[in-house]
Amino acid sequence: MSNTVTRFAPSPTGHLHIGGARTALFSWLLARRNNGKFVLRIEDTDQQRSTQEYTDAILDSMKWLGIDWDGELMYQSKRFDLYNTYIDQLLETGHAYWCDCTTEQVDAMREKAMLEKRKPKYDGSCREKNIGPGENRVVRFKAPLDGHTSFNDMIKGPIVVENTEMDDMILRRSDGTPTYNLAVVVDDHTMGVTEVLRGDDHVNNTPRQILIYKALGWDIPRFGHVPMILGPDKKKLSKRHGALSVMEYEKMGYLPEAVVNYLVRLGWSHGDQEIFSKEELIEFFDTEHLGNSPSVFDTKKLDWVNCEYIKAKAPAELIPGMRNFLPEGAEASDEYLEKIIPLLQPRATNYKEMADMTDFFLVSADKLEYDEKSVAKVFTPEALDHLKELTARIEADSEFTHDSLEAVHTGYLAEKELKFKAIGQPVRLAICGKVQSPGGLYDLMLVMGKAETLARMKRAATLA
RNA sequence: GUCCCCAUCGUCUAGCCUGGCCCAGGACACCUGCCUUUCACGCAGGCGACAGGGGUUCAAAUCCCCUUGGGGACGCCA
Repeated sequence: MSNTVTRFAPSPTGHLHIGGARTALFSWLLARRNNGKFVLRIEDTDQQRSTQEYTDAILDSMKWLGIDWDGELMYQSKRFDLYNTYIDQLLETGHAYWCDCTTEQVDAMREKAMLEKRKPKYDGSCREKNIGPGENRVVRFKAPLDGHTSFNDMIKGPIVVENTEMDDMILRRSDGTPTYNLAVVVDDHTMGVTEVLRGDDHVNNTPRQILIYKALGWDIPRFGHVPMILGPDKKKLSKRHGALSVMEYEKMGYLPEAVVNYLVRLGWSHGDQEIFSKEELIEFFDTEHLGNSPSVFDTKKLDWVNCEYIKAKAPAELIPGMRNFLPEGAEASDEYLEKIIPLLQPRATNYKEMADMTDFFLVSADKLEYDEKSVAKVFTPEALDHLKELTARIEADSEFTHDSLEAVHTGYLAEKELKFKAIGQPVRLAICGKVQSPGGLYDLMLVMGKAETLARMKRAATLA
């Protein structure tokens, strides 16, 4: 076990979205790759917006993706005492001060700054007031007024920010609760986090947090900021672009491995390789090959990756996933599904499609629905004659194998001097109820079995 | 507005750090053909990019500068 410790720190104010899932994946991979620890922390200091339901949903999504974490799940809401200890320490060492400015006053300062074409900041008017605690007062960090703060981003390289760009951020709200920046620093330090991998939207927070680390006299971890995921219009991915949460992809019938593969490959590369097993991901992952520009989420490619996984799986492995999408009360034994699935694998994009393509297999001959238009068009008198004759010959075929069925059909065709076209559609329609279905004719028959095949063909003959 | 970040095919990307092997490679998508009993799979091929402009250099996708474009952040949210 190395000393690498990474973390993922979602705030339970919504479902786990694909952007968050990807950063979680990167952090997890970095830890696993280095034989280190990956810890999970729930950032619920905003007690108004955080809910246990979302925490549970996030955890479910993590588990679905196969991202496991080490040690106890941590809740920031249970550590307020700890945060307050350090805020007090900052107060005592002169790195923080009490402030009684009202929200209105601060807003006015910001507006004024904007008008003067400066960055909107708190102007530090309470810095030297030396007021103590009191009703409606907050604790602010006393940021340095000169110099600069820099760090070497694992993804973006060196980043330097002038200290004058940062204002005196609030550490403790007037209701006594700690704010994000303070809590994050205390947590990452006390949890022994060595590399912080997080979303790009936190780059601006990093110098502020570094300032807190320094004020507390703590070692500073390495930081890496993962670029955003964009929608097709190159805007930050949002609900109007469609599915956002990991859960939705589960509901659409994607395989978790495929989602993981696609997400990791979005923004990270290992030469030309596209498909990675979990083991390969862990073996190859590195921060050097994380891209530093935002990437557009491409559903088409996700679909392709998902197809690759479906094709690569043993049929039996797909049964449980597919069952979730089978209609209520559908009767299908594992044995039957295992025979059907190979026909679906080269054709289906996801579990849902697999289930949809299976419909005609799961009803008995007398309940099979026939597509009316196709019946009218395909079941001509000649076609029905062929069907009846074929039915008799199949019935007489004691072998009922792919080869024997082929012999039956081609033999009949040769006798009558017909092309396959003459029987292709009629037979398919007879046994599937539609002219388009997955699988070759003989494969279809073999999957259904002789009795069912004959029953369907006989019923079809009575239709027109 | 201010600050930070980013910029290779439509999209994901390799290459960039350690210039020449790159008139730029792979994948998705798209198009064409082959295979074929539907639909697919598969196979073969095609289309298609170094944002623009200056430098540095014998040589630049690779290094430097500017412009343009895009994104993010500026909260008693995280």
